[in-house]
Amino acid sequence: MIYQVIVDISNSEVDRVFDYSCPFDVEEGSRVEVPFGHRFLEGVVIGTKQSTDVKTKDIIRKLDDFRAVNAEMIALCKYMKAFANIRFCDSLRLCMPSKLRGGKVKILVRNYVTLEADKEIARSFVKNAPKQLKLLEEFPKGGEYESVLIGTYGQSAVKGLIDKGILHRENVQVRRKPLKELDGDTKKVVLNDEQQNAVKTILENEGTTVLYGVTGSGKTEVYMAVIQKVLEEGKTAIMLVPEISLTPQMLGVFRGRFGDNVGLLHSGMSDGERFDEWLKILRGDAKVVLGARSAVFAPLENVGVIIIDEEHDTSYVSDSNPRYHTHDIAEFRRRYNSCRLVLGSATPSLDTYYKAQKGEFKLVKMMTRANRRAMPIMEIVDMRKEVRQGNTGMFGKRLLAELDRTLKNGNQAMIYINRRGFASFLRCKNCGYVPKCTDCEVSLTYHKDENVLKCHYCGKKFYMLDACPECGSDKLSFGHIGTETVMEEIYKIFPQVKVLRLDNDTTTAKDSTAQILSAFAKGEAQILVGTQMIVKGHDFGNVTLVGVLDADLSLYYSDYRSNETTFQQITQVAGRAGRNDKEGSVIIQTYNPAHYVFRFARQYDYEGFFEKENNIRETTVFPPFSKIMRVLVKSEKEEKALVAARECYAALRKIKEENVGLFRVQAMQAPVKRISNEFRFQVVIWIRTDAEKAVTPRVYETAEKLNKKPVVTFVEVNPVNMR
DNA sequence: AGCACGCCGACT
DNA sequence: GTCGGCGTGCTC
Repeated sequence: MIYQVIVDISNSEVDRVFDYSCPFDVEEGSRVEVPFGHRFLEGVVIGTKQSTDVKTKDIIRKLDDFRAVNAEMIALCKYMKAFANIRFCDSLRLCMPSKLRGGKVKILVRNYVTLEADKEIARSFVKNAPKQLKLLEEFPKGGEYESVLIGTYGQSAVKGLIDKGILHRENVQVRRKPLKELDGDTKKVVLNDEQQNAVKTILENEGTTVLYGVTGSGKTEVYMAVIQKVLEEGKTAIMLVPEISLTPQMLGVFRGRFGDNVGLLHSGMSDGERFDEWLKILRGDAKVVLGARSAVFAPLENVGVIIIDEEHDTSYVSDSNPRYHTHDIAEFRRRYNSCRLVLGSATPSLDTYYKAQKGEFKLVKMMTRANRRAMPIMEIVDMRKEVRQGNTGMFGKRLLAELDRTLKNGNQAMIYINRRGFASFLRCKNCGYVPKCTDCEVSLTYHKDENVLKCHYCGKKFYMLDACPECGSDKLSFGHIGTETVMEEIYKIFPQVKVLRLDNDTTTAKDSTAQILSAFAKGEAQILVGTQMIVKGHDFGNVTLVGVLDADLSLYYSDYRSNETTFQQITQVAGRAGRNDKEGSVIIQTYNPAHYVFRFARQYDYEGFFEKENNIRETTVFPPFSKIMRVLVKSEKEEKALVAARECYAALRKIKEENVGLFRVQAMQAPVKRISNEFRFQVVIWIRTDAEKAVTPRVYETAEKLNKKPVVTFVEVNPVNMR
């Protein structure tokens, strides 16, 4: 038998099958140690065959007593290689806990002690040994870890009883259970008609279902009912949530409903816990997996449903290598298992909703909030007027008045600062004008070194403005503010109030996010100031006011999805106001109040927004009406990178001329042209969606050919946050 | 990824 | 003469 092995080296040169012989049997999917060149490596057997043309070496040994990767995962890795150009080695790494490699994590084994003999009889054997007698009297039912007994009764007492054969000691596996205190919450909710309909639709659709449910419509209850049913069918379930909303409450609810059947996979766990949870899932001891993005690779067999909650969330697209889209992996597993896939959101991504409208996905709606309460009233405040009236501060009059009222009533407020990345766009403070690319309808980015405005998609350059072309004002700004400045401003106006802030800078430590949020939930502060991070997660019953500063800021992010993400953020943050029985209000401050994003968001009109935005994408031919790919070419040697980028451009240009569906090619310096001493260029291409399957591999191939020596290339699909 | 191999310049 | 720089190629 010849074994086909992928070695654990992430390099495109060796990312292929190597044939090995072996004197003993090895199962496909096992991790093994193999001789490779002049050294020994870890690898995974991904297949077998009868013979080979090359002269083989023997596999040294099996590394684990379990099969680390199942047949589905091997198929998935092949798919990812073909369709997303992800190396076998890298996708295999995604399928197992990282510390498994190199044997850095092991099954935890401890000595467990049980009482073998009858207590009465045992007592007669213990004389003149008060410690041993005491131990015997107090011995817990079932048993106890040896280390615990030694801790209270001493080494000799325990040893003495074991030697007499009264106590029995054996090795047992200990499972490191994450957040083990969170088990309760078994309350079951009666589903309303909409929810029941959603459950029924999802279960009956052997395909992908989009669950569009307004905030507070009770999507989680629907998920739970679906999972319950799937378990009754004898199948398993994967529940994915954005990293940030994987709160202890969520886990508590799941454990409450599904008990020890729940496996948890997310980044906040220790290596040991993660390994144990993974192994529990692999061995079939957990039928429900709850986790963030990476949990889509959970080693479950016989999957009955995959649920992606808040499916529009950007955390489902990995932004570092290997770059994969969780939706694609979930879709693969749906097909492989012929099971259901649920994409749930109050603001589905354009891509998802478009597919639902076309009939590719099934659509279910839940339009009423479970508590029958209307969404809070949203007010749009025109900050240009404030500027003209001489108020150049960050708070408008309306927001200040509402803050005052909220604090006087003893309620809480949240101030959301819209700040994404390093916003270096230009905006007229007088009329709100922001310059955009004439070809792409994407906001231009200011580049200080050249003193020009640039489009990150097509590379076109525009003269820097010194006055607004719309109104002639010279009050142009690159405005962006941080949580700290906002806090200071609040203290100036309300010196007696306690304010907490939450952003990426304050939350370096792991659970300090949770700490700040729970402090706010307990009412230790009246105002919470924060960025993205306050949008999701906790429910705060006392929050009656949500203020959004610079709401239009994210519209100018140089990204074709900026309108969509702005709408999603506003809708979500608005849903934070007035959760329980208290009426809430939302104040949105913007320099661009007439923008349709605000018009639709204020009415909570997702479908209206979808129609409008979808039309724009259609006319500008951006996704979902095309697929954008970006080839990044970088090198420490500027000349080499430039040559490679030119070659890449020429090759892609040629494909364009073939008229096979690649209809636009743009080459340029990357928006950030030098990062850590590497010069960067990029080629951005647009592909017709119907030609995607044919053209995509050719783009990867083109990029891969240029990926050698001092030049590194990589490809991104529908890039966001281009740098 | 590593590391051997091999072909040129600078030097004890 | 030879030490060592790094470009090139190979690993079942």
